[in-house]
Amino acid sequence: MAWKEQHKHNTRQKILRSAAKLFTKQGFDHVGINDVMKDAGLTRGAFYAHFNSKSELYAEAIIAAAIQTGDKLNPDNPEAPSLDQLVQFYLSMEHRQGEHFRCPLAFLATDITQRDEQVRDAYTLVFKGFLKHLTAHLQRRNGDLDRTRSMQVAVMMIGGLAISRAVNDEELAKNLLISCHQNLLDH
Amino acid sequence: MAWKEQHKHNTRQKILRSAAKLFTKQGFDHVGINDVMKDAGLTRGAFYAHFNSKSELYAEAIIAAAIQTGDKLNPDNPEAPSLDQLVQFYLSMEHRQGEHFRCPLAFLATDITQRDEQVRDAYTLVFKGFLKHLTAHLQRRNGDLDRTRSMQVAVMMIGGLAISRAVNDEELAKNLLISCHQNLLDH
DNA sequence: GTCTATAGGCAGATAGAC
DNA sequence: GTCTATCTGCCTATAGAC
Repeated sequence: MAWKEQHKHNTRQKILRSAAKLFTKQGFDHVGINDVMKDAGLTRGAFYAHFNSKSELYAEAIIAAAIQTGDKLNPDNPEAPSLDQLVQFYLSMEHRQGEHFRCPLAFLATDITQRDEQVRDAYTLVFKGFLKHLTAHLQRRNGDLDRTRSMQVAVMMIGGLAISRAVNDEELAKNLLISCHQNLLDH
Repeated sequence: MAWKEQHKHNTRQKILRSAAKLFTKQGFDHVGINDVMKDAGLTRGAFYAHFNSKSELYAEAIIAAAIQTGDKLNPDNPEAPSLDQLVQFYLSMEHRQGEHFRCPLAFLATDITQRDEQVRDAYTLVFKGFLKHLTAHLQRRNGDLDRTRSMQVAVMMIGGLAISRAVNDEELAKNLLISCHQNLLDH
């Protein structure tokens, strides 16, 4: 019966991939369970064989979205880009558009504040991982300074992208991303 | 018939105040027209005598929320606090809690990306006003440098507050706000 | 585990009385 | 302008056949 469990696991992963994609694109309230299941090639009824609620799915999807791209941040990964390369992509108009990649920390920042404990826990976990990776990239001063600096860098990246996505003015959005990038280069 | 128009104007303003309060607190999707009208002391049916749609109300409410506190940012206002005082409150745990004051730029940042043109236009307008006020507060270098710096300051304030609100860890939230504040003091 | 069907509720917008 | 009543559509979650 091992193949059956494998099949269930695969289906579950497929649902999570669809959920991560749709939630980061449209936010929690504009995505129905129907949408997620349809994207995964299934129907509504099958959903509750894998998850207990839409909220539980959201919490797991945030982690899944982070994992899909977490390796890019991990400095232990030999293929990981440098911090400069990472920032360059993170604060790009391509990332703002969000066609191929959407960091859940920036795309869902204020969406999270309206959700229940388990969802906020998942977001917090991902953010702490982000900070840890940034600190490892810095590691040049003492621990406290690195921690403070990594928080400032995180805010400049996540906040800069989030606000550039909110404004309805391409030129302003571009200048915002450039200004944030410049701030990080200056240090 | 002037008093009638006055009455309609007053009612409209009351609806806008309630909308600004509820939308910044709970976001667009979790606030019904019923909730807004009840808070304003009216019933659903009366809503469409004042606004054409919920979305139109949202756009105007964002402006209203900004105006309610915009004077604090205006350097021409003799009662306006200094930039340091402004930052100190903006990046405070009290603002994060949002009991008395909620800056729509931070509280609704990613909420906006899911809305229609008129809502995003309103947000963009408010953000540009914020930048303008910050630039006036700085005005010490040449124009381009001030503009770049004001964008960085705006991202550090708005982004820092938004992320501190998203994380489910009071200690981390506090450290985030302090780190952002520190960054602004260092310049 | 996955399907179809449906329960049960909520929300935006409209109609018509006053 | 404001009210009550209602149309219409959408959603999460569950029940039961296969």
